[in-house]
Amino acid sequence: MAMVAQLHRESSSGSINKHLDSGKYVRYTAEQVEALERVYSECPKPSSLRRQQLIRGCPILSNIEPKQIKVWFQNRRCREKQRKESVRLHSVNKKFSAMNKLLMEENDRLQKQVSQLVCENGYMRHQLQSASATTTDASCESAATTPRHVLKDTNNPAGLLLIAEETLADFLSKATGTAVDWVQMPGMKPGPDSVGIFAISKSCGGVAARACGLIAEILKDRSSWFRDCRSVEVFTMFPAGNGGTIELVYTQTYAPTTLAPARDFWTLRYTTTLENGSLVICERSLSGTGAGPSTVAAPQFLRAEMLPSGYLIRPCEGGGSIIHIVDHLNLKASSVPEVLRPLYESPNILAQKMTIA
DNA sequence: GGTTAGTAGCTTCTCTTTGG
DNA sequence: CCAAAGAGAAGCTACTAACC
Repeated sequence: MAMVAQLHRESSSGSINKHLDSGKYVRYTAEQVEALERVYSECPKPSSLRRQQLIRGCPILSNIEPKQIKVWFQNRRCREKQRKESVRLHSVNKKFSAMNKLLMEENDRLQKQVSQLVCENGYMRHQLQSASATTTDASCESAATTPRHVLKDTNNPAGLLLIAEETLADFLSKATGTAVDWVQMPGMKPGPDSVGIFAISKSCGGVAARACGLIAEILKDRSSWFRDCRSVEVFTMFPAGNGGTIELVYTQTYAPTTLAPARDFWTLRYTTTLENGSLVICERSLSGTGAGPSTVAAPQFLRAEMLPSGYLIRPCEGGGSIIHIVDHLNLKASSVPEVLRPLYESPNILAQKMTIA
């Protein structure tokens, strides 16, 4: 091996390799490689004739066997192919690395978001638990002195719970034990998603459970509950001349998290009652946010002001339930199912708002 | 169909370089 | 100094195309 290395050093210094036969392994000199590279750059696949011409025409290659020349070109093509593949893979690798970096960043961002939401959730649970305990104690000690409207603060989970409990108790006291078919409200579109649909469960045995579940669901999923809340105020109203009325309605939605007013719009609403008792409501939305009279700040939207009798709960196809909240819509008590008359006879009547839990 | 030359792909062997 | 890795020359096998 030492001898071969010495031979290589000799040939590297410029002398012609005269000892091909004395060692199996040889290294071609820089000059030889340069000559071969020149030919390769012009023709990577020289014919047998071209290779023979190369040996004859280039003295520094004359001591190399034709077979060796052939092998050199063969290996040279193989090396180039490997280098190109290596470059290609390197490029692909760079692209994937960049993509991976982006995905890692996105993952990191989402992880932080999850952590924040978990933290918020824990905080709200804690608030809810502590507020419930406070409410329970307070209701025993100071129910006579604390006004109900203070306890029923919708911004307070305890107040929300109180509203839900009252709603449930009131609803069950009126609905339990009565079996009626699902009834569609006159003048309203059918279907579980239609605002204003008025119905009550036929299978009363499960009403309590479903109602309890729904209220729990509302309390649990407070943000989505609030997201669907909106304040509706009749800004002005005048008679339409045929017994109906035209109202200018101001609607304001609320940001689920902050409960700050998020979006407002104006609507013209025409309402009339036909002779057969059907209620006709036509609405026309005015152009977007800020249209209509100079925008006025809506009064704070307090669901606590809605009386318990204003809630109606029913299960929804495919799971969940629908809750209807009472609004001011007076109908003749005789035109509604008997089970619901107590609700209708209340000054606070029927469904303008719903949410699905 | 058999022979020959050439090629691709893979492996082996040897030398050189590099890092501890 | 030495082991490991890299680079290059050569060997081997399978396959294809041209030729007789």
